[in-house]
Amino acid sequence: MHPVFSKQEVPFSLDLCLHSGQSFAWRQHAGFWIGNIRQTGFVLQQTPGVIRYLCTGKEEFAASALRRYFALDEDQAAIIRQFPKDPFLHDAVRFCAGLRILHQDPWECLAGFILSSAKQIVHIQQIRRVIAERWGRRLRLETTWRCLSASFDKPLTASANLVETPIVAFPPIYSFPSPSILARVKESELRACRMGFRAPYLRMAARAVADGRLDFNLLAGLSTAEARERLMFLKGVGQKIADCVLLFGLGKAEAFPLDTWMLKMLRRIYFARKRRTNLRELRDFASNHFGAYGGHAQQYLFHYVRMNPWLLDGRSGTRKKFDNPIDKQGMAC
DNA sequence: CGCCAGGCGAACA
DNA sequence: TGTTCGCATGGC
Repeated sequence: MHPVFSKQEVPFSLDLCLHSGQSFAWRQHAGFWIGNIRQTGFVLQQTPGVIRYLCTGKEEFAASALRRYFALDEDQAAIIRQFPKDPFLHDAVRFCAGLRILHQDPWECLAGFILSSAKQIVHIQQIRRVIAERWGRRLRLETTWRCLSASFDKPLTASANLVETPIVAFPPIYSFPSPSILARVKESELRACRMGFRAPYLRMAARAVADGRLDFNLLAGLSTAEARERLMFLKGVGQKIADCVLLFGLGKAEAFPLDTWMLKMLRRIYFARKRRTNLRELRDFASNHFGAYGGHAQQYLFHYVRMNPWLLDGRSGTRKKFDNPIDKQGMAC
């Protein structure tokens, strides 16, 4: 059985959301998360019951951007109830209580995951930051701290001056450049950002989006399979990257990105008896077993095994229990 | 130094 | 249809 959370009890964890490899736009600085959501820059900190933040621009706009980006108004408990009854997934959900699938900008998401192939997450973040600093827009923060309740069923009660204001200097924040801007950048200039063989892929993707050959609004209305097929027309975008864009950028909850971690996990935990398994078999299993919210399940599993890599050491998955280290900071929604 | 990193595409059997 | 290898770069 899965942990049963009532709608009000499902925790939310900023750290888990931003630390689980979904977005490469955020970094930690002096205990704060710094990054952007589209053209709005943010400094974020979670305290019990609320997210407090600095932002650029209008407070109402920023608050609703946060609620959307972090899926604060969605019923995560209902999603978890749709998961298959599976002991390993159960442990992952317990370990990652407070994790959510972010609603990212599709273009930023596509660009980020094109950069991700055969790279470690820290390095992807570094490359992304160089691109943003070079071709993005400087986003200047307002100086007033805002406060956002993460409760369900409450109106947007964002209010200023409710919390004492920390005096910290933050590094500058830049937006990620639009497709039309990156489409005009020369490949050699992209390579200068140390992205290597990914440079032509990123440039071609930018051109496709800028030209309207790839239209995210159109994709969002297609079935997952059709949208995936169109994304995979792009050079440098295979099924894994396409699934990341479908899941993190286009709200396709069934998309299940099969990366090296997930492949190893499926072989070691779910196919422990079989000596050989081919890719096709693993793909079919993942989409059938994890179901309509497979992408959410995948994100719990991904973070769980990445934080506990020894789980995948043995030939078969030995059942272990964990205490969720963030339980105490997690706030009820 | 060697090995690997939230892969992909081309070249093979 | 199903594997193997090169690709840039940095961290360990």
